[in-house]
Amino acid sequence: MKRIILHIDVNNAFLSWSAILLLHQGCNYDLREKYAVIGGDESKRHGIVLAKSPLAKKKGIKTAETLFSARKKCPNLMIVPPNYKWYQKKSYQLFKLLSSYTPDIEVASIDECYLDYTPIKNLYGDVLEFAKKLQQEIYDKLEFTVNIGIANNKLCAKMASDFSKPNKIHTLFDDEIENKMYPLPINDLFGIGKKTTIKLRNLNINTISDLANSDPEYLSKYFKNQAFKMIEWAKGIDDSPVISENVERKGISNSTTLSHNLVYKEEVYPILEAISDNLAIDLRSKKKYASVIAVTLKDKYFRSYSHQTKLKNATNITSEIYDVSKKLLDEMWSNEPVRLVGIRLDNLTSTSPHQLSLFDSLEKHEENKVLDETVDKLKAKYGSQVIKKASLVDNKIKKKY
DNA sequence: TCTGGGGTCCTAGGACCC
DNA sequence: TCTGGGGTCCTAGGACCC
Repeated sequence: MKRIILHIDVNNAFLSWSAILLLHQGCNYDLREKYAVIGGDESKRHGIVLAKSPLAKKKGIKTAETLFSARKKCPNLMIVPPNYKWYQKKSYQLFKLLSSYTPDIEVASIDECYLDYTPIKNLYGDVLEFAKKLQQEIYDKLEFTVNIGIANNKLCAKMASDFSKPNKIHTLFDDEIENKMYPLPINDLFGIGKKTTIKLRNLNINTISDLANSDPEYLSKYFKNQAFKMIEWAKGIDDSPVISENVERKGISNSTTLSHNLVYKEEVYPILEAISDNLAIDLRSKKKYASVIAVTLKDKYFRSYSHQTKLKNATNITSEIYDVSKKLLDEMWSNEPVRLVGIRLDNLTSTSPHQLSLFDSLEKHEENKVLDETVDKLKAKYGSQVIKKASLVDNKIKKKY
């Protein structure tokens, strides 16, 4: 039996949500009707487009391009800073509303999710009618529009919700794939990014149809195992299930682009410490432990470097994470100025099998644990500024060059 | 004042073991 | 003196997504 899957995607999420907040605050215009983008702070080198209005899109402005370049395309562009707390709130409201219809919802990101309609279609009837009602209800109650894609699997639902925007509903059932999906350019296919597009075009594979009809053996010469998957995607084949339960995070990370490049590794230490603390607090709040720690740097040419190590004992203690990060940094330090510093924690587990042989280090471990618990309690009591910690540290570092 | 931040998955190569 | 090969774990880096 064929499944029926919906993909629900908020139109211009950050921009719509900021527009709503502004209206609530008494603003006399709707950001969605202006030449406007949500963008980061350029003085902190966070200056990229996070979301754009339809008019800004018409000017050729793209998500993730620099504000510098966006402004060139549209000199009167309004640039509004993001408000992540508000976005979290709107996101939560959306998923809560959807949950009133079914628990079979997979949250894919802050502004999109999949909904398995198969088990509830006898309850709510024709899926297209259901989608229309849902779209209207979201607008009435939450004040923003969504696109809905309807298909027999997640991949096609996702492709369908992307067809034309905003406030649209599209279907891409199995028997529509050849008509609706095959003619699209190869870079429209989910999973095919910039690099792969270039390689495929070089092989004269330009449309999804071209890819769907290519010879797997031939293609695997260029893309290895990835080739077989790409061809399946192009054919609109996908049997991955809608996973509703809160999937366990595989890892967590925190990174910050510095307001100016750092030249000495001693300047990087306090940033690493702040990031370690952010991450450790996050781990502890989730009652998790990490056993892989990775430090990432980005240089002035935007090249990334990383070093990682696996711990004998998983940890969520700030000082332990910091000590390891510091070692990794020392190890990879090459006297090149860095623009970004980040830490990623992987192999998360729910238990820490602490089997230390030396009593003194075990004592040290217990000491640190007590220290962290105390700090956590204080922060819970007095409110925390932890999110901004790394950038606060960054701001304190005086510009030297 | 040109280029964020948080994720997932994959691959290649080296180490190590049997 | 020639010097296997499979399996698994680990690390570094790349591609992609929102």
